[in-house]
Amino acid sequence: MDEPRWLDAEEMRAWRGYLGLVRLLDYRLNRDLQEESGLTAADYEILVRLSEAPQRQQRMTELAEGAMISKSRLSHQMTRLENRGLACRVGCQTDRRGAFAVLSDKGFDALAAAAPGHVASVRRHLFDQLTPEQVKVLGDLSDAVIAGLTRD
Amino acid sequence: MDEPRWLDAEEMRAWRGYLGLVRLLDYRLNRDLQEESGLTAADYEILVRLSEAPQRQQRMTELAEGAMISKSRLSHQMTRLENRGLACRVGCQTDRRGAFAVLSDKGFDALAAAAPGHVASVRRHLFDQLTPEQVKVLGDLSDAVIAGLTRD
DNA sequence: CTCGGATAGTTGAACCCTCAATCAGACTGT
DNA sequence: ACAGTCTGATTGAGGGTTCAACTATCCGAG
Repeated sequence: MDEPRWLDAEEMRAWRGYLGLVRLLDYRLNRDLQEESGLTAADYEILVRLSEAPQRQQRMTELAEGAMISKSRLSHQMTRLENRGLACRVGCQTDRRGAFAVLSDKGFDALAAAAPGHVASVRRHLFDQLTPEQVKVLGDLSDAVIAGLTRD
Repeated sequence: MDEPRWLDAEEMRAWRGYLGLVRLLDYRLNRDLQEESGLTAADYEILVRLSEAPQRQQRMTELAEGAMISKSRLSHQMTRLENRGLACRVGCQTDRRGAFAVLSDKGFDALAAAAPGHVASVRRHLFDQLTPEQVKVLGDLSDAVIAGLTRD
C-alpha cells in the first residue's frame, strides 16, 4: 500500500466538523420530528416521496432508488407503514411481479401535519445558523461529492 | 403554530444535497472500512478515541460523551469489542461504580492497520472532490451549526 | 449514621437494518 | 414451447440501536 497523504489541519477540522454536524443534526432533527409527529426520518422521507409522485404512488424499486435505500429495507419499511395505515401496496397490472407503494389519505394527513414542524426544525437548526454564502457552498460541495461517488 | 417560512430554492438544493451526501458518503466509507479492516465506523471511532486518550483508556461516560452516543450503546459496543479482544473494561479504584474502557494491544494494532486505508478513503471520496475554499467553508459551517445545537 | 437522591454503568426487549436466500413473473434464444 | 436467465420484490435470521428499568455506589442533609 502506498504511503497515504494524511489530512492537513484544515481538512482535519472540516472532517471532525462534518462528523459532529451529522451526528448532532440527525439526532436533533429525528428527535423533533418524532416528538411532534410520531414519524421517524425514514418514515417521513418515504411519505414525502410518495406525496410528490404522480397519483401519490410509485414502484417499489424506483422509490428505493430515489431514497437511496435497499429494496429490502424499503420492503420492511412499507410493511410497517402499511400496518399503521399510512400507505399500502397495490400490485402492478402490466408487470405482475411489480408493486406500487401508495400513499393513503391518512398518510397524507400525517405528512401534512408533520411537515411544517419539520421544516421549522431544519430551518432553525441548520439554515438559521448559516450565511447565504455557506448555504450555496454546502449545495455545491454536496453535488461535487455526490457526483464523485455516483460515477462508479 | 405560526406560518413557517418554507425553504427557498438555494436552501432546498443545499438540503437535498446534504441528505444525499450523508447517505452516500457514510455508506461508502463504512463499506470500504469494513472490507479492508473488518471494523465498522462505530468500532473505529471508539478505537481512535481510546488510542488518543492518556494510557489508552477512558471512563465510559466520558467516552460516550466524546463520541456523542448513549451510554447504553457504548456499553453494548464495548461488550462486542471486548469479545473480539480489541478492548477491555477495568474497574475504577476511586469510584467503584465507574469503569474504564481500555484499548488492548490487539485493538491498537487493528486500528493501526485500518487507519491508512480509512484516511485514503476519506481523502478520495471527500477531500479530493473539494476545493480548499469548500473545505474551509465546510469546517466553518459545521462549527456554526454545532455551536447552535450545543448551546441549549 | 442513615435516608434520599444523584450518578456510573449494565441489561433485556423491542425495534430497525443488512445480507443472503427465495419466489414469482418476464424476457431471450432456439 | 421451454430452458435459462434476469428482474421486482419479499422473507427471515443475525446483528446493531434505542428505551426504560435496574443495580450498585456515592454524596449531602439532617
